[in-house]
Amino acid sequence: MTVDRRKQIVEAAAKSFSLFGYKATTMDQVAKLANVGKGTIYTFFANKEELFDEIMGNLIQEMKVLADTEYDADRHFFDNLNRILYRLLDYRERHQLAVKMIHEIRDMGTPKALEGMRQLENAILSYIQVKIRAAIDKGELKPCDPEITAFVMVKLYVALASEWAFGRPPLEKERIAELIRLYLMNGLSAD
Amino acid sequence: MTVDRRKQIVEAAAKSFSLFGYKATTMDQVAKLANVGKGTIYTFFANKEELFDEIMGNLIQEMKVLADTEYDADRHFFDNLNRILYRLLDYRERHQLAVKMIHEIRDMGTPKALEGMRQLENAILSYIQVKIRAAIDKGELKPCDPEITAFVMVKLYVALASEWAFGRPPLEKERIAELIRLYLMNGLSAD
DNA sequence: AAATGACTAAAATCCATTTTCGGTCAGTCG
DNA sequence: CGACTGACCGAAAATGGATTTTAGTCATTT
Repeated sequence: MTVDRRKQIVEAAAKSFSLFGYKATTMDQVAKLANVGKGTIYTFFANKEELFDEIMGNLIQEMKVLADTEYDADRHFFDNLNRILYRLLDYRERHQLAVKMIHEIRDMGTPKALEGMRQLENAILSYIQVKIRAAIDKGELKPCDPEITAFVMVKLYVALASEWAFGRPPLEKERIAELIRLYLMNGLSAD
Repeated sequence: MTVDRRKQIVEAAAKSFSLFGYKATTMDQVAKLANVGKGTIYTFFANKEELFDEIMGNLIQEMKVLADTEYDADRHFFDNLNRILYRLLDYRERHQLAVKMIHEIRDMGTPKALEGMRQLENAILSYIQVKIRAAIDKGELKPCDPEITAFVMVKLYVALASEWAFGRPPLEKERIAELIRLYLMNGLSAD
């Protein structure tokens, strides 16, 4: 084969979803961008949804790799947590697709965009869960429910890194790490 | 005077805002409910917004009283925090007005409903801030930024009490208190 | 002087018409 | 023959103009 049509399609779709969101991406547009007849898309993907799922899956995969690269089994849990969470959020913020999905959910409530972000969130949560379990086994963390703990960590991180900065000066990377350590690792109790 | 027209209007408006939300409450309806000519409303309130602000202010006032009733200076900060936060969220959940506002924000994005909830949130935040400051002075809490800490506490509480329960079995009142103590008071570090 | 409700301008809603878009399939081309 | 295409279809959404609703006013009534 002279050109990989599937790859062309996936790349064009990724670009379009990132640039215009789920709803505003048309199959005609993807076909044109990919230099492919519209029918060809349907030989690889049953419908628009499956095409989107492929793109979303790739994103999640990339983020997993990114986290694995950052993770260092020799370092302490909270050290790894801070670096990985920040990298993930950083990535999410920089990554056009995730940003578009968030906007689309807020502005139009597109169900498929919502589902995509849920998938992404679940992937992040279950990734952290595994690391929490390992940290408990290593004796770095108190025994605690890994699912709830992962949930709390992500929520706390999103709250500090993103929600705090509505009308308030955003917190520095380092400040956030320090706060997470204060609140979750050491606790506020003064005795 | 035979009847207090202002009071009639405020009561009718409170009922209507709670029952139908901000947008779906019409001045004609309030007038009829209050057994008052529409013009009369405008002798007490410049416009619909001011009428709403009055209702919202009353709600916040009531919640402050409720919190003050629960607060006991002799008890430990986290004891008070748990009881007050839970009461506030409980109240918010039960209180028709707040519930309606939350729905209206989600379903239609009514700006005035959003503003109202922001006011309420700010009131809760600044209330907790005061208590945090007191607890730091009493030596019950480590020195920390009271504004950020109040913010984190509310976010964590909302996450556990409300956001967790999307598709998952909700956490018990007592479990939430226990988790807040684990995460924020004692910390997860196992040293 | 206090209260009212018919009135107005502006905003929201409705709805018929048009346009767009996901998905198909008969036909083309290599 | 079979990979590929784009004109075509019905369903769903966008458009816009007519109609209704509603916040706010003010001349009139009590």
